[in-house]
Amino acid sequence: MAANPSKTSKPVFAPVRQDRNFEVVVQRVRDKLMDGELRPGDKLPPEREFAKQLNVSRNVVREALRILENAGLVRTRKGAHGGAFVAPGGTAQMTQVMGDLILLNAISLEDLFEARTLLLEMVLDKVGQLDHPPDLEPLANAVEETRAAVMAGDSARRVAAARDFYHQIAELSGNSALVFTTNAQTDLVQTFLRFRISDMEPEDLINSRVAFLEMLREGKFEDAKVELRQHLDRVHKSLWSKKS
Amino acid sequence: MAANPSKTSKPVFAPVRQDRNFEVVVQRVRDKLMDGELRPGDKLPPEREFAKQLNVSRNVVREALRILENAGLVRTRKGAHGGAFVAPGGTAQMTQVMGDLILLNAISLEDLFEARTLLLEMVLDKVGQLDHPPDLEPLANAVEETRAAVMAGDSARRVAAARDFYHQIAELSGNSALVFTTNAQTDLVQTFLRFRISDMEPEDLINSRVAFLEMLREGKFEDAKVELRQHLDRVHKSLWSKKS
DNA sequence: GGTTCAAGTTAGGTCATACCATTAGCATTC
DNA sequence: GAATGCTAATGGTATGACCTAACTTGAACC
Repeated sequence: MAANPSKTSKPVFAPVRQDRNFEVVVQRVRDKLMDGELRPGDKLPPEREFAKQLNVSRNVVREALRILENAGLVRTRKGAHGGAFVAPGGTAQMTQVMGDLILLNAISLEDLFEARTLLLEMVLDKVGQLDHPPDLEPLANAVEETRAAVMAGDSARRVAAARDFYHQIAELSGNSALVFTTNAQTDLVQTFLRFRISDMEPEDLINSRVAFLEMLREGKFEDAKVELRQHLDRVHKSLWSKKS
Repeated sequence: MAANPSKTSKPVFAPVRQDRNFEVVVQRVRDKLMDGELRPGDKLPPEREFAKQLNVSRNVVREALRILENAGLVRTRKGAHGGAFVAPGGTAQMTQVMGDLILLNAISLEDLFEARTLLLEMVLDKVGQLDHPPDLEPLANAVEETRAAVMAGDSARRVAAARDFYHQIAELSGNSALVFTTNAQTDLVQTFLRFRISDMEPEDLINSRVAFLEMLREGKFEDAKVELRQHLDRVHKSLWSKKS
């Protein structure tokens, strides 16, 4: 294996280097993020200068930037005042990761749908246990937006409103981890449903939304859960007939 | 918006190109995955040949591979018969994404801990509603492993056993989406707790595990939930004293 | 004949350099 | 003074060379 005169001796010297250079660069940036030395909005050095500082080639810096960019940690802009900037966190990455797991058949669509329903129901449970009544204003706005989108016959707007609707439900939990997770799930479901949107009668949709909201207003969280589950089951089922 | 030679004409020509080349390459691979033309285990062409096929430079191919690799879709090996292979899905990416969201202060540790507790409780709720009793064998094995690790004084082994314990709880749900999510959460919590592992008396740990398991065996899911929550609260709290 | 070792081959990893493309700001021009 | 064009900064792409790790092969040796 290595310099190894005696038969059974193990390598005395650790490998000089095992990580690839761009991985080291990525880790350096992550470290600065963890130390708080880099914060969202901050700018990394230009690629050429960064390469000089780190004593690596520009290629290495760029491959590291691709990783950081794909991880959602930085975003890059071209041109004069361009560069790589530390990004605020978003849902995109989690959506992509879960989507990739579906691509790789590590997660089935059924499980995704079920998990989403369960999480949203869980949020309602949690909201029902709060001592103070939740602020339903954003949710009401989302319902109004849905109604407006339906009236306007604008399906893209309707999808966006639906996304906001479920987002606002998650927000009721006050837990950002749950918000990110459910948002990612909603994005994925909408992606898979994009091809057969208007399977549901617009009237049924609005009725469901309004009824759900009213139940929340009256504190009938169990009823709301049932209404939500029935609606989600219908939505999810609409994909089933088409699939396979 | 089309051919419009009048005075106020808007751009008649669509942009030649907007996506960066490596993004196109990434999308090509993703497409082949979605079509099922590429499956886990398959090998992509060597970088040089791939570049020729796509008529781009090797740099572009490499940056695309970095993205795919970071996304967990491929893994690369050096040497003869090396290359980029389509990877099976794993937990690592989701863990990284959630960790990055914490790095960026988009998610607080408190929310992560709470979400984890809620998800695990939800799993128990779901298990309690099954018509057939769950298979508790893997869970029992994890508890045994924890006991063995504690007896051996091997804290690394103990951490691994704890990970498996929570993993097996999630498995009881039979939902892979929940399994991936909770696994990622567990990995993160363990990362943040790594520095202060033995805050809990080993005996208390074992007792909690055994009691929990016994409650499940007897079908007392509500009691099990309480036991689990109390345990998790203790664990999470142990990080609190140190933090900030 | 089988073991060992060394050269060859493959393919990823790195470097260096040149040039293209885009953006912002400044200068020029009418 | 507003449209136009130049310039510098900075990311994006293309080449080509060389290094390094891992597998293959075959020859030398026991």
